[in-house]
Amino acid sequence: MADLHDAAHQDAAHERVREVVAGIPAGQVLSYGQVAARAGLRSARQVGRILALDSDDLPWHRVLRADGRCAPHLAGEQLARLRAEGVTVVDGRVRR
DNA sequence: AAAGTGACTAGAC
DNA sequence: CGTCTAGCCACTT
Repeated sequence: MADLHDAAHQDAAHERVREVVAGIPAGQVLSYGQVAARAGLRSARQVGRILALDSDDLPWHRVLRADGRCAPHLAGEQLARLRAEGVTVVDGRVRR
């Protein structure tokens, strides 16, 4: 039965990242690298990739770059959502 | 198999 | 502050 689930379930890493992102409280943000560390991954790029594929039910807007900036193509939506949660955004950058 | 790509990061200047 | 470089890793061409 393992082989059937294997493809559908993707990787354990994938699932851990989902858990970590789902656990970020409203009004708080984490960098891709922080999520990676919490999920036991080696590279921040993997987090971005996973979110790009499967962010549908997650608060993906709480994950941004290490410098407090968000990914270029997401900036508009992401910043709007963060501001709606009470996050301080100054000149397109999140204040922690 | 080799090169290109991207929701990244840290360091150098 | 800013830009550039190199390192990173899974995926695509």
